[in-house]
Amino acid sequence: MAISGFPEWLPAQRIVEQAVIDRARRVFELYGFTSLETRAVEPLETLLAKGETSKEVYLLRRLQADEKDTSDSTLGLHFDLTVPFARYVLENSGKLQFPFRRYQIQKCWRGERPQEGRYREFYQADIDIVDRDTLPAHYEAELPLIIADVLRGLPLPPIRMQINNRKVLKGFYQGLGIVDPEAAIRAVDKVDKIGPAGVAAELAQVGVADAQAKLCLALAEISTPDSSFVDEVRKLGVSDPLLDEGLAELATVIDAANEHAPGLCFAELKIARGLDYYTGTVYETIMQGYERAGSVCSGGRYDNLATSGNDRFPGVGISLGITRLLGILLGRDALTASRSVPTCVLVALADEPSRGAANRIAGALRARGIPTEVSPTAAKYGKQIRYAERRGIPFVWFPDSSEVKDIRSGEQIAAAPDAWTPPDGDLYPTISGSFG
RNA sequence: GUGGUCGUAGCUCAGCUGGUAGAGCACCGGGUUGUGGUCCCGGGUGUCGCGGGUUCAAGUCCCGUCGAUCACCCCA
Repeated sequence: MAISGFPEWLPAQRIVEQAVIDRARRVFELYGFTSLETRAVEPLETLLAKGETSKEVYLLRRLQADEKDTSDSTLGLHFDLTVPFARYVLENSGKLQFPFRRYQIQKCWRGERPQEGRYREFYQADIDIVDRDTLPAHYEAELPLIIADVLRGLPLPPIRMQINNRKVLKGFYQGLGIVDPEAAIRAVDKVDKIGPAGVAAELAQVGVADAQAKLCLALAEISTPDSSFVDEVRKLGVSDPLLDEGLAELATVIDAANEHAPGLCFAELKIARGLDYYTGTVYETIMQGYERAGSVCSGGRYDNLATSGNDRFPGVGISLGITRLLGILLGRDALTASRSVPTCVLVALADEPSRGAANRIAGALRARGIPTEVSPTAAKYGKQIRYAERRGIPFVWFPDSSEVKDIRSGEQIAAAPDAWTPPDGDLYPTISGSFG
């Protein structure tokens, strides 16, 4: 019985998931990020500390706990990896070296209503860089490139990273004299869904005058592949120190991104991000052709998340929504694995007494890193081949004749267990994508 | 969490105004004491999501519930 929002994949789908996780891990480490795992639970107050009151946090409670026992009710499952990480940094700040680069690939939980690409239990692959006191801006340009590297190695639709800076929005709104910039940001963020007229209506509700709303929408419409957005913003005639700061930061990020990965990043001044701990750069990533499914990778800069007394650890992070990505693509058969098992070779069995010999062959292959299993029964060879075919196992080994057959092509050749090697692409399952 | 749509075999679906379930593909067995995919023959493999109600009778109507999905909310 399925439980809403808690997805369970089939074997072939899990192979795709693992391939994505492996790719993320490999690339993260290639960029020098160290792996970390934090506990699944945090004190509720930690989870809610940064104004995350709207988060549907799952609480942890013992079955035997009586009504009055509130000792465990203060624990909740984490809804992202950034908040636990910030806590971890504070707790271990004396033992960590800064700037600290870590990646974390773990499940997160949110008690929201599930939909395609939205789950209650899901994987996030998160990278963050934190430093003590101050954090250089170049990290904000580095992160999108790392994510792009991860995604480039996977058979995915073309991606588009949309970048903005909260200071641009906040400064612009301040400069306009808008009373509640946060509410205005939330309204403008919906422009793709409800259109300019809808946003104007929402802005009116939070006390934004028509003339101001017009400018807000004009700002939201700005979208450039380079730093030319700066001039476009200036033309709107709003001035504010925070706005200037934001524009400069965003231009730096976009220029750096263009230098290393042209065509990937766009300055998209309408995006805002919901999580309110972001203070500067914010990222959002869409897959072209799947825009409706939302962002599969987002994050941003936070300056106040890890702070305690005089200790400040500003950071920037970005998080790949693995489960969302898979939910979208697996659900449409746009991502498939070449086989549903890791097995590369099935050793056929002529009769039960020769199982020992078959096991030795399998052992010799495994010793050289070739995933191998021995046929479950000494059924007719046709059936044993079919066993392999159903699972996508590419090779069947016949001990009698000491031959190995590629059952896709039908080619069968003499082979020795301590010498034969499959082609590189066949050793492990591979994943491939198909999308319009 | 609020509201809408949907839920029949492994998959895609049919089943009219209620009369105890069907097709294609897939799958299984045989033709072929032994190397599959073609072909031929044979097989329906099902708690019609689940629970209750109305009725002589429910896949079909009503209520609830679970699940999927969409919108809101929020977001990976």
